[in-house]
Amino acid sequence: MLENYQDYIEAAGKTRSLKDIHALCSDMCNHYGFDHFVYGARFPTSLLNPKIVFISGYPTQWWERYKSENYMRIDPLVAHCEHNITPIRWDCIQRDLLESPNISRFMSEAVDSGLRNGLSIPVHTSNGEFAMLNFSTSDSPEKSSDHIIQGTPEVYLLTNYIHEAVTRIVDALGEDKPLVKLTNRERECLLWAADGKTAWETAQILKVSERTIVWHIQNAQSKLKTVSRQQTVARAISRGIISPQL
Amino acid sequence: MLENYQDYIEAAGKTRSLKDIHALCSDMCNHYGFDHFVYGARFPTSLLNPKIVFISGYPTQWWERYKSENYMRIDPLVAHCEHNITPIRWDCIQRDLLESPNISRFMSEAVDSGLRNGLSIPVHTSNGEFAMLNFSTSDSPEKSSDHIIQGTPEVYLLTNYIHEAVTRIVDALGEDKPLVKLTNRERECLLWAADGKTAWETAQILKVSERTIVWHIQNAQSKLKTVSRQQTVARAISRGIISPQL
DNA sequence: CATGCACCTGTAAGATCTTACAGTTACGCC
DNA sequence: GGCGTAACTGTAAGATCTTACAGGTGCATG
Repeated sequence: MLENYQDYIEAAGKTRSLKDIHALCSDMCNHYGFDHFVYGARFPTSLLNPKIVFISGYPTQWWERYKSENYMRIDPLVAHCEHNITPIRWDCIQRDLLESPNISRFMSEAVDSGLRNGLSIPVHTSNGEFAMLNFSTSDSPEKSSDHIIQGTPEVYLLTNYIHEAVTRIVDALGEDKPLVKLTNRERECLLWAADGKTAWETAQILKVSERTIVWHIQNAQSKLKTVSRQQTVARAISRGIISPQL
Repeated sequence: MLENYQDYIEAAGKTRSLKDIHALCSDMCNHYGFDHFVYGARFPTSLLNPKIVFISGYPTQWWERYKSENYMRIDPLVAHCEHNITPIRWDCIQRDLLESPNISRFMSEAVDSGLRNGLSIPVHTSNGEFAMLNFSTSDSPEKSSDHIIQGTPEVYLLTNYIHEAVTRIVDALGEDKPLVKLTNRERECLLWAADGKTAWETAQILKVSERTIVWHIQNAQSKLKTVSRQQTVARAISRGIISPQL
């Protein structure tokens, strides 16, 4: 077991496979006094079919049930993490959410599987990736809260390093498909298009012919494998290829 | 000065103005052994004219110079934070960056203004907001590094709570312009459009007439105050109104 | 100096989007 | 029952995008 949080950061930098990540999370789990963990990430390869990666250190039975029942869609922790940047301790979930029969059933099933309390940590990146890391304990909230509170800052920071490592590994794995690289002009044209300019207007702005604008956008389109300008703009934004100007 | 990180979280939740945030950051600055701070946030109201908010606790002279020279565009800390999720200690900046004459001039000017070392922390949210919080010290890297390392986890966590508070405050201030709310159908149509479907194709998918799809997207367009479908899709994505499906 | 790359330009037919016109149905709420 | 809202539908002219054709310039790199 590693000593302090810097050791974990260093270890995260050295991971080379998702298996390494699993081992690292298990280690963290022990170090910070949790029983189980599960990590999930969503990469915005496309809006409708994003790439999903899970690394589970949950009890197999519960995790299988979670997946097969699609509990992701009702899990209040997922809902929190999807729209927030702050961590959430499980015993802090809004009471009103628990009044929904679906959700309270889900939560009591989790308790039955030995997940009584825990900590969920969201990650959001500049290029639209979303990830969350959950740590759970079988201790009661009364018994575990203080302990969780104490470890939260380090666990929160480390979660971000872990996601960074996962991104690096996933990118390396998927190097069969070369990563898309747009030229300056292509990005520039897309930026204006995303701002509502027609090809003719963008041509005036950049002082070139309309045909050239069309040509650049088409190149971007074929690089991004999209079929319309709308999808091209959408994909460029959701992958962080074009983003707000400073 | 507050005692521990939870007090700061609680205090962040109680802030009601940017002035409160300034006071809170100043307090944190002392508590974690820094001299100055500056916070900046970019809200994706539009790609080309995003809303920018600064809260400066930097020496006035340096901050004025920073703004008037547009140092934001060359600041390697900004560059790091824009594309990363992990904090960065100033003495850890890549050597090769410092070989650029612009950047090394910038860094030495900062040192002359009493900013010798520091910590920069990025924030990225699910709806495309970007923020960063810098803390600086006039101590040399040798003298300050250990101290910074020790405080990083808490400062990192608190930065996210501070950004959350700023968002809340900014939203409340700008309540003159009502927030945009799309209907389910409108989001659904935009999602398919962003996935490259034409109005006719989306009509087949949703089993309604093509005219209805056009109508929904037009409504979304007028709500978002956009002038083309490309811009509508762009704005919906960059504001997080439509996002990848779980 | 050949090769690749970024950048640039023109024409034209057909598909798609944009905007204008003018409506109907269903539902919840006061 | 009146009111607001979401959802739905049709036609048509003109603007814009998409795709196909066929080309030229300048610069860096090996």
